[in-house]
Amino acid sequence: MQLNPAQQAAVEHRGSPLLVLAGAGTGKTRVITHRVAALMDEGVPPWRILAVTFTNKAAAEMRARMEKMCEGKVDVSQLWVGTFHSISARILRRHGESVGLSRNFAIYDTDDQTRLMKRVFKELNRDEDQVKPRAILGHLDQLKNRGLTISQVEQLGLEGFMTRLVALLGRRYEELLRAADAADFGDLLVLAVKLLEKAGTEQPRPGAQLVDVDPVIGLKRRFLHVVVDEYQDTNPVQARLVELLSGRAQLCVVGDDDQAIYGWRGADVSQILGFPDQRPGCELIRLEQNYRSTGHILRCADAIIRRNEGRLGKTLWSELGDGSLVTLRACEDEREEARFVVNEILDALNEDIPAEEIAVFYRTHAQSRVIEQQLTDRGMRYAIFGGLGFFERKEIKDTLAYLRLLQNPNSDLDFTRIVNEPARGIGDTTVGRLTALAANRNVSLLTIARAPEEAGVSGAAAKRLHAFVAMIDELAARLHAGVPLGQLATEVLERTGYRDALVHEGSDEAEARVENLDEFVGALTDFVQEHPDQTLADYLEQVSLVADADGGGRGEVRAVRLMTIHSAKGLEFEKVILTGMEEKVFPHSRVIAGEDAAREEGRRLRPEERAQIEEERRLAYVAVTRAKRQLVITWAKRRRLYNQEFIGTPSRFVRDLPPDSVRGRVPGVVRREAMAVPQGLSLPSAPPRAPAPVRESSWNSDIVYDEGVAAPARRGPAAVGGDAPALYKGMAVRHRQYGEGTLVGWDGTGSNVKLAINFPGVGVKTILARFCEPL
DNA sequence: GGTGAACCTCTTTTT
DNA sequence: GAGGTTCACC
Repeated sequence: MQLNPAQQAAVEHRGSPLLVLAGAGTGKTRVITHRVAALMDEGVPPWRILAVTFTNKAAAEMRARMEKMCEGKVDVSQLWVGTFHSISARILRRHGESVGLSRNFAIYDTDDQTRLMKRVFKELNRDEDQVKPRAILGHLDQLKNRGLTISQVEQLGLEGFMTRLVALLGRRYEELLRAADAADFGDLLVLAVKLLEKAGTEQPRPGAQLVDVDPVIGLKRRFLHVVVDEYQDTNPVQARLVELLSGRAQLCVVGDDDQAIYGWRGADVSQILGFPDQRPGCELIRLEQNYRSTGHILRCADAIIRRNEGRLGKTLWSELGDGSLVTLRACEDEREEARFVVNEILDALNEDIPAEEIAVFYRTHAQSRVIEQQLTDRGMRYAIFGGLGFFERKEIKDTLAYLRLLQNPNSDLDFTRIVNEPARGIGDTTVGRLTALAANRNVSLLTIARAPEEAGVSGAAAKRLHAFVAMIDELAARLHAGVPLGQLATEVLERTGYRDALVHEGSDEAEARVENLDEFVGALTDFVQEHPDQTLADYLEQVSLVADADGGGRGEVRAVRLMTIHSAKGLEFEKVILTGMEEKVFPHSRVIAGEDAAREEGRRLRPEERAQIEEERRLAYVAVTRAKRQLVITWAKRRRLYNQEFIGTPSRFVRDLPPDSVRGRVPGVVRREAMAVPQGLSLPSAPPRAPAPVRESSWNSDIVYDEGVAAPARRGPAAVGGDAPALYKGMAVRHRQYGEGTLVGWDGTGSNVKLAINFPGVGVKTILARFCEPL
């Protein structure tokens, strides 16, 4: 296929910065690969080209495509292709000494971070009930995303409980990280930036030779071309990193403001919006011809995204024709939804759509369970993207912790993780004593464990510790003797008794874990074979940066894909089934809460609240534009989620769909949001009925549906007449004695429903529903 | 002092 | 439904 004129221009532009605004499905990846290939054709050495992607998956795909394109002509392995994090890690591995990291530093994932922060809480005597360790880490990460250090925040003099707490705990957390020779995800970016910024600031000594020049300076001058994908999702540090690495380079960024979905992670859309203005001579090229989706799908996408304000604006068009209508389906509950999803999958398979071209999307991981269950029941294979990956399983993390500890004796976190795993009689009290002395002397736990008596550990516990240390030393000696990694892992699992402990447990679960361990050893062996020159540190890095386990080729290739919409970014499928399209599921309740609060307080939305809702809308846009030929959208009138029953109203995004492009009636105006209903409240499976007239004095008058879509909550407490009360917080209610009040909650079932009502001047009263009437 | 069983809470999205 | 925490028992 030929490139279209806009794509061609983006491939060929040289000389000044370039922004490619690429709508969904407009051939963005093609442009990037062609551009890089063209550069190499022109004689730019591959090692002087840097391509940054957002996910490892995208990086791998790009590399693969490039290899295919340049077969034999150029050594593609010389290209720098990777995510921001992997590129930073690579730089720090080589030059990280000056920012306090050795060659073998560890990368801590979210789980490691939490464990470390919990330790800080304990050490500084902080109560986890007031502020959660994760919350502190969240704030800390936001700082890092913006490129701020704790000292800078303190200098800003931002007073406030949270700021002070973050500073206090964060500082100690960082100290412990450095002491353990480790970096978290945020550090990778921040430290790489710090390293690059520092380089070249010191005046060269008189008479310095070329060999004395800081190699990091070379890195800043190295690249002649830098291409950044998904630029709309970069945060300020990432943008800074790009800046620093393209000192000499021509910079080309590619992205789509309508697909910015990582604001919550510190990404800043204004960076792509403002890109041309900040760079003189910057060229802007729009890609608007969509090659992916058929007309009805595109129209649905446009109907959703056009309601956002503050976008650069693009109109996608396609030559693929209208295609089939988008299916919209109202389901009774999440189980029926799951059954429907499976039937849709079967239909697609019968139409000879390959399984891996069928995807099921949901807003949150929690929604996947019901669908997985249904797929399993019907004997269908599926592959989950994201979520708890292979490398996040306990047994794998434990094994990795052993390996990391062998590699890096300072890694206290790994020490505490496995010192009593499997149980070997070294409990909390003992570890507590070690930790106290270790903190006091500022040495590692393993060091203290060598002489536990000094920490006040005696008798049996001390003996066990000696044995443990001896075992670790032995294994570490094996590592340094150059035993192949697969072999080393096997020895670790044998020698530590980890494997035996699982085997003896005998449960199905334990058996599965043993299988996972075998698989892990196998993967490690494969890795060594494929990359004979790489070390354990290299392997560990790869593992910690690859979030999902799809790269392992572990069988599930020909399977239906299940994933959150976030992980669907950048992918495309013949058939997409978008589930859970209800208010409070999608858009997520956390976001709607802002709207509710604003309504209650009678004020307009704050900018950040509005921004969150617009981000959800962009997420919906991303979901819809993943579909090539078939799109199915489902919502459930009832849903059990988080062990709670919800009544569902169709998502606003569903209501925005153009009726002419949809099979199945698009729900009409819904003026009240979905709400949680206490378990046990009987909910209807009544056939669709004509909607109740608006503002009729009946409990559900606030929900109006078009004919053809069943209204939820038709039946309810018998006492209130034929029609059911659709209860919602904030609802106006009258009581004979207390007068008018607002509903704040309810409890009970049937005719025993009790309402909690707030009466002005009286306070909250609990009253049986039948003594109240809706207003 | 350590271990296991019963109870409790908390649920967005990812490198 | 999973993870953590508390408690009672070895």
